[in-house]
Amino acid sequence: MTATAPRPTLEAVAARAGVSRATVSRVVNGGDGVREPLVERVRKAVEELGYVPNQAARSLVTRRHDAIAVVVAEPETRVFADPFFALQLRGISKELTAHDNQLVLLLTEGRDDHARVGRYLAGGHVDGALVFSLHLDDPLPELIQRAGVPTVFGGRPDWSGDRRGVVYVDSDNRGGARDAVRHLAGLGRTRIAHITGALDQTSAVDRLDGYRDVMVDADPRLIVEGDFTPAGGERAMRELLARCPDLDAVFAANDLSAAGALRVLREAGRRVPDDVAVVGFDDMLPVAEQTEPSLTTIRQDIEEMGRLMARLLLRGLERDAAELGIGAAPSSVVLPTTLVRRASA
Amino acid sequence: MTATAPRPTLEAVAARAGVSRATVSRVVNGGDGVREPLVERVRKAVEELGYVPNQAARSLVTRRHDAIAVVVAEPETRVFADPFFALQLRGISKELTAHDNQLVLLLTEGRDDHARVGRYLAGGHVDGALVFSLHLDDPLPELIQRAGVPTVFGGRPDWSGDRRGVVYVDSDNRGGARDAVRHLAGLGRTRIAHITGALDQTSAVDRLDGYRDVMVDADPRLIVEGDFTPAGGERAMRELLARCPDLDAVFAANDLSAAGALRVLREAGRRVPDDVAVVGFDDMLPVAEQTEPSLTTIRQDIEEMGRLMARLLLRGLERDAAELGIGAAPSSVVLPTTLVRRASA
DNA sequence: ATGAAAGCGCTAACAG
DNA sequence: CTGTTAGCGCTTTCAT
Repeated sequence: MTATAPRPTLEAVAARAGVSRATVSRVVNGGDGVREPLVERVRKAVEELGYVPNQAARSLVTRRHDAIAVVVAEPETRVFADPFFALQLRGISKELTAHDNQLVLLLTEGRDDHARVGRYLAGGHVDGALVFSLHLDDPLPELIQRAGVPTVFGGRPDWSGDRRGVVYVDSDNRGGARDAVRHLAGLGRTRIAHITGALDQTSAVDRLDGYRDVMVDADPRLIVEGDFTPAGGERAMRELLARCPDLDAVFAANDLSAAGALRVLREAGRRVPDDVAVVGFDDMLPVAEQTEPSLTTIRQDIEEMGRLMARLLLRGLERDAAELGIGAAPSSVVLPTTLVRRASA
Repeated sequence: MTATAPRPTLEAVAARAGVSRATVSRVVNGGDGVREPLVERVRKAVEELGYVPNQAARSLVTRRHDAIAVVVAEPETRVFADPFFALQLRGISKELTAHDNQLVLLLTEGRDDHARVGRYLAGGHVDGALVFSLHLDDPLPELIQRAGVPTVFGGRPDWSGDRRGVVYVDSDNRGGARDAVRHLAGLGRTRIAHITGALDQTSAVDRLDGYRDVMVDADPRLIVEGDFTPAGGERAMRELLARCPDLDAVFAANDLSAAGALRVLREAGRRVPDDVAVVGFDDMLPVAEQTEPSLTTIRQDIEEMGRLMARLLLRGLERDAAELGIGAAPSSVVLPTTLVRRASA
């Protein structure tokens, strides 16, 4: 907790190097159009004084902040139950760092915070935003749209409003789900059940759609709603066992609910994978590797999703700056998933 | 990805309200010393124009940013394996939000990033920093000390340098470890083993010390080094079983390694808790509740740690601002832990 | 290629 | 109590 010392200004550097402020500014910003000897002198002065530009002063004139906001809505939900969030952030951080941008984190706890976030975004404190809106009825996307901040969404947002220009990055939830179910089918299973995720999130809906793509005329009783939690998985599994004692496979919407299902199956005396094969989704290591038996699941590259979101946003900002119509506005990306085979299926 | 519109300035609000910029500024910043009718007029103008202060301009003169940096060193390690990080952040975020401060997240990937972080911190972009330095030999604390930014550390930093004024928030790792071991002893166990964490982190060292506090003259073979991972836990457990087949309890430095140990015990045909009782540390829900049997462990209030760090820092900043000697500089805090009893011990 | 000068939007003395 | 004024540190025309 030490106090902070006064820092040297451009003026000071200029004086020391015997040039004008303008010249120092040029050098600091890349040094184009300044003759080598001067560049050298200025660099030296900067070094000696330990000069660091004052970002506030710079932003005031450039109207750029080299900062982007990461908005995470309602963390209580999924975000804090798994490393998802952290990995995503890591990817984002890496990309932003590579482009000298700062990451301003905005966590919201329920509706009360939306106004705050809206105000902040509208306040022009950041150049853009990366938004994770988990729930279908989330008003945040609208809010942000109105704030007029360039934005990339994490996960396909469910949006009743104008979709033009909405950019998002998502995993191929539907395709991944199809792969999971096909894998099960390939194992010779025919009574394949599905434990859904919380259906107010697009990822859960998409995974359910993927399941249906393969199980076109599945017994509707084979589908039970879960909520992405282990407890939900247990509940759903019990329900399934009661409804369809003859099931021979389960595709759970995520690893956490698969873990719950596994526990119930064991209690019920069903052997996995012999009697019932189980596939999860996410490949959340601490869970998938720890279950008994270890979990076959669908992996998504979370970190890459984060990186991509940042890349897309930054690219969009450059384009904005250049005011070019060419190079087209960035468009949404859906990342592939892969099946990771372990012991459960 | 929409473009951002030009925003109204203080000037514009002043014009609309028919007052001077200074008056508007006063109103915007609390409105002390401005007569009610004027306050009202200005508020209305602000509302109508949708005015939001330009933070850059404000910072330029006040030299405050109302932003603090959260520095997380080397995320690959522990941070991304569990919800620790996310919870900590949530606590920090809540506290900062309550005081209208922004959270700037700085993630570092190895040494190369240290210079960048040092530069940023020294650059006076934030009013203070919250730093998580996990490893004993981390040069980051030194760097930050030099940058002269008010800082609070998460977890006791191992610091060879000047300790004066170093403020940190930590869990009572040592006390928690003692509780864990005493609990085991209370169960009548006498051959209590310890799987340590990565001993380049103070938390691991402190937990080991706690174990030793109780097992004053323990068989040294009962202590095996782990690394906080499930794989490390497995390895350590195998080693322990080979060395001391007669052990009747294990205290693992965290839940993840306890999970690994549990698996090895099961493979070895040892019943838990009948043959061997097991206690973990952290109470990391997705793990502790999922193990077979569920894990008895030491809980730390992670979110509260985060909140407290932020509170301490902000308090220190206020004090700095007030330049008061009274109210003493904030000092470190060690939070209590609690034993959570489940099935494993 | 370099320098001089004019602000960016805001706060903080200082007058009145 | 309210308005006037002088910058905060930087970038950016515009001259030279």
